[in-house]
Amino acid sequence: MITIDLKSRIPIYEQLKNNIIELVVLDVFKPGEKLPSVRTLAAELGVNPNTIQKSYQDLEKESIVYSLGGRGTFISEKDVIMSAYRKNALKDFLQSLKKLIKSDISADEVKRYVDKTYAAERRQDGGKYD
Amino acid sequence: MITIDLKSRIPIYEQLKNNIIELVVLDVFKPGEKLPSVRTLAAELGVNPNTIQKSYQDLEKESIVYSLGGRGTFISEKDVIMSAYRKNALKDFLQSLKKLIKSDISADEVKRYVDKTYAAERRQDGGKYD
Amino acid sequence: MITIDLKSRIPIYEQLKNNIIELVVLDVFKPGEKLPSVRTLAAELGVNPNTIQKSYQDLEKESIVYSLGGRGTFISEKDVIMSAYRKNALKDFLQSLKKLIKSDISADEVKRYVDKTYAAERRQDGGKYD
Amino acid sequence: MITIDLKSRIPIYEQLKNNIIELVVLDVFKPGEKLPSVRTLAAELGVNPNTIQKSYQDLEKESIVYSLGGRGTFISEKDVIMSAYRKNALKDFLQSLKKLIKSDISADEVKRYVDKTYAAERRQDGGKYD
DNA sequence: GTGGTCTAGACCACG
DNA sequence: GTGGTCTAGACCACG
Repeated sequence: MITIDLKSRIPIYEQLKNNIIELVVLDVFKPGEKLPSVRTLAAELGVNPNTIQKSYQDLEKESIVYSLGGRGTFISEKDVIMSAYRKNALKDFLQSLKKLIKSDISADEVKRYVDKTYAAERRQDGGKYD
Repeated sequence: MITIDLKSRIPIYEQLKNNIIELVVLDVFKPGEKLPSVRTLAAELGVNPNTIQKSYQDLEKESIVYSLGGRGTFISEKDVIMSAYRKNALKDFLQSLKKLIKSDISADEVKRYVDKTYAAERRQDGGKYD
Repeated sequence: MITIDLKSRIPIYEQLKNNIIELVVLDVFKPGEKLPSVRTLAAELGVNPNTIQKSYQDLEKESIVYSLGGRGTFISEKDVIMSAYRKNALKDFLQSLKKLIKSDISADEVKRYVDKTYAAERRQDGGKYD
Repeated sequence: MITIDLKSRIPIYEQLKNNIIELVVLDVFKPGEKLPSVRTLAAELGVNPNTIQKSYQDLEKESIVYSLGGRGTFISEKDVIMSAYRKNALKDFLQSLKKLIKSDISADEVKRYVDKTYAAERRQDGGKYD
């Protein structure tokens, strides 16, 4: 379910964070659900437990998860997560859009890219439920 | 003209690179124009000449500028720069768009954001020629 | 394994780059293999770590190696390296051949040089497996 | 007749040297012929007289030209120049050929490149005498 | 321990 | 004066 790319330039702990957030957004992880323990996940992914720990701590600081001493780490309410996720995606989206505009691309061309991407993502989603 | 933020987590040499590329895209730096010398810019920005050197050499490897030892560093042809810039912006744009789509935003809402951003950028451009 | 000539007019970091590429071409370094760490190699060769760093970063930009911060620097897939290497060797070959042709050497004589060099290189290879 | 590329990474004084040697090899400059004076050539090419001076001095050291105090600089005997030129081209040729062989290219393929280059150079030569 | 960034400062070739 | 290379040495994030 959770996978990481050891060869990526993105730090493992950050891949892990993004991965977990994405799984909540896609309704794979449900609010209140218990995450695998630090040790379990570390063994499963073959990474240092400290790395998992750092991810969980970061996620807790961002209110994506909450930990109950001794009982584990759990997914928070979805609306909190969704709004954080969307806010972040939107920030990146607008920033890259502004750069794109500076390169003299037309609004129509940008919208064509939007349509094409929606079509492609829809196709992929369909595949998932075959 | 060129400014850097010493407190940013983005390395100085990368800020510098982005800064210079943007100034070319915005036609502030013209092809063939000489950039400030490594030492001059280092003194101006209060950073080490090696840091400027690294920026210039990186930009040269990316064909954004060309350096002539003993003569200076100069802006390359604009089409090379523009296509590299747009390719990069487009990659970021599509990546953030995909994340946005996962958060169940509608294509129409995305397009409204596109229109709003175009309007805002146009306003800014208009300001430049007042 | 890796050696440099401090007296050469070829910069140390470039000697190092050529050295590493050659060792991959000759199958001494295998894809995925970890290179010596920046500090280790610096100590071994008696040069500054920054010089090794520059080599490794250059090689990474050319997709010869990939560096994972905190983990090390590793050899990339061989096909990428081979094609870059051959493309470069071929460019030099054709350039020197054109100069040779200007000196009125005959195609037959050039081909004799080719045969002689192949024979000599084969002998050297044979020697390796004695 | 003599041209230089200010944008090239090759130092101007070296371009100049290669240029003059090539013109002798191609029989454009004849042995005993007087080269343009340092000042004249500097004015013509728009470069610093020191740069021309350095080229001429280097060429004299390599016995490509000889200078008669106060009267000018003259082309040496052609056989000296030819053998130096060919020796140099041959060294580069063999070196790049060895690299090419390491990339597992076949002797036949190398010879095909030789034939193709001869054909192309002959075509160019033909054009010159139209 | 590993690579990545940066400062301070030296010396070089080229023009 | 200009870019290019290099040493010495510091501090950082990541694992």
